[in-house]
Amino acid sequence: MRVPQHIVDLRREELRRLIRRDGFLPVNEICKRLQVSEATARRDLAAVEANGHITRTYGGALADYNSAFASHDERSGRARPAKTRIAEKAVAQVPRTGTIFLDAGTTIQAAARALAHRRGLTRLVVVTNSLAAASVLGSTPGVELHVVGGEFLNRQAALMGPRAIKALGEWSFDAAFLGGEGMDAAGISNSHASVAAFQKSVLRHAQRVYFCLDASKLGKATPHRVAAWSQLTALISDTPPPRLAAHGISLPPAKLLRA
Amino acid sequence: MRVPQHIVDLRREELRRLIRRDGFLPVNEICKRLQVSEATARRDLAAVEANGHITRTYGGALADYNSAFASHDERSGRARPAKTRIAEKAVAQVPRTGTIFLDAGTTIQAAARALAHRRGLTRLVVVTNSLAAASVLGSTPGVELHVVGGEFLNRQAALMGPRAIKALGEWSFDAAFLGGEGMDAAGISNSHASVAAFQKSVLRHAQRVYFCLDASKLGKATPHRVAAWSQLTALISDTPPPRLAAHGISLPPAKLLRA
DNA sequence: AGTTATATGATTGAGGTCAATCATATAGAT
DNA sequence: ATCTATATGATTGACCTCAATCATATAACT
Repeated sequence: MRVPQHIVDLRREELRRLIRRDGFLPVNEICKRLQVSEATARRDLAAVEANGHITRTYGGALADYNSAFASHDERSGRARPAKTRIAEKAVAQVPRTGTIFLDAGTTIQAAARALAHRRGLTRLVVVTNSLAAASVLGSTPGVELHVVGGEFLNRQAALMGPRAIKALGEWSFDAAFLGGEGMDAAGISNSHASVAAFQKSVLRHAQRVYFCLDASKLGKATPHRVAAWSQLTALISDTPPPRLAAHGISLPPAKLLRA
Repeated sequence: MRVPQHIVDLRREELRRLIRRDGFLPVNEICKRLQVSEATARRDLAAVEANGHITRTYGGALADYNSAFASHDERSGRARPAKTRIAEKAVAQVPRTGTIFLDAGTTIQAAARALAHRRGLTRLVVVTNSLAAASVLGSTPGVELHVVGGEFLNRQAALMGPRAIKALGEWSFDAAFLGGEGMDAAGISNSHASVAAFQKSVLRHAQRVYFCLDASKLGKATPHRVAAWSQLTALISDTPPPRLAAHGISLPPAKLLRA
């Protein structure tokens, strides 16, 4: 018995939202909530997982944003994705002590996860506007965690806005680690105005600035400029210099940390 | 082959920490991380779950703090615990529009969960210092969510400290919903000085003040005073008036919302 | 109106998870 | 030194989850 495609899409969107809200849902609960059979629930889960945002577990599904647990690829022992390699490279730049800033975004969340696994931290102060990064680092020994307040933006799972920018004014960072949505000859950019405004503010308070972007962001010129290349201490990326050069990005070797 | 009891305890503490940090761990991953058999991992999970802080799922375990999913008792369809009833009573006091504050703590987290399920909210502004409450409410339609920044305190999973108190200064709340660790004839108290300081500050910015405490907090006089009974709009509790009276707490009917 | 595509629920067998049970080795108690 | 308690890993059978397959009904297409 076929159901209209737009009804299927709405149901799957509702599924994604339920998992996102509740953190974890078992399959039988999904059947109840969506009034579908187990077989349909499983197919819907497969479809939603393929689009990202949830992780399948045995018997249910987990909200990605609420979980630091490794993705399916990572669990399967496949080659670590670019984000994980970039994250590890970023964490290698983190001082054992001092004050750092962590941005929102999935690459920085991977960095938070890597940092949480690190041994030997001694009184590292971490400041973030990402709830996901905060969740991961909240119980890490040697880390004193601060969150800048602000308005919660759902899509980024981060705190932004004028209050967040104002809160930054109280800080000075030894190093800041940020993400972006695009990089081209002009520099780093983002698609959301208040994200870009916030990131620009972070740059003003940081001694060293690292941007972490994978190859998928290359050549994208999203509308809001965040940083020119001269403003970065280094770009941490999986993209080789020739490909960067093809997009007009020419960085001295010390300014590109290859992951 | 028996292992010293203190080694068992350390292993279980490590298990709790791993789950808390990663959000979700499957049993086979626990076996790898702790170097134990599946049978031991399952026994350890049972023990840690019994102490609270994690929720068993099929094939693994979930960090409670990262999950809004119902507890085992709730999933089992048993009588809803006091916390859930108190949470629902608290949510009934929430206006459809306006600005409210939500505290940290498990009862308020239950209220956040209940609020997330509510229909018909229209531009309710929610301000919180709890990462757990923020996670739950982040994608609720009709809710504009703000987090007050501050230093993250792990045990409470909340943001506290002078920066948090300062951030509160920018707000005025129609209603505030808070928890406590003790209630006696003198009022509401807490065991942690910075939590109490923060809560007192919240009271100064709120029109109506609701405290949500279950019977287990009755008679406990934890060291830091938060509020006298006169400062409350109402106490939301499962405790009947005679038991409150036995501890010197005498509230007019309008000041006690029984759950 | 007729044809094709596909979403659905039911069924099935394979595979995974689970707690109980047991033998063993060692911690803990005497 | 001896005895008791219990944590451990292996095993087992029950139970649960899973994807594939199929028949059906309807959406989508012509």
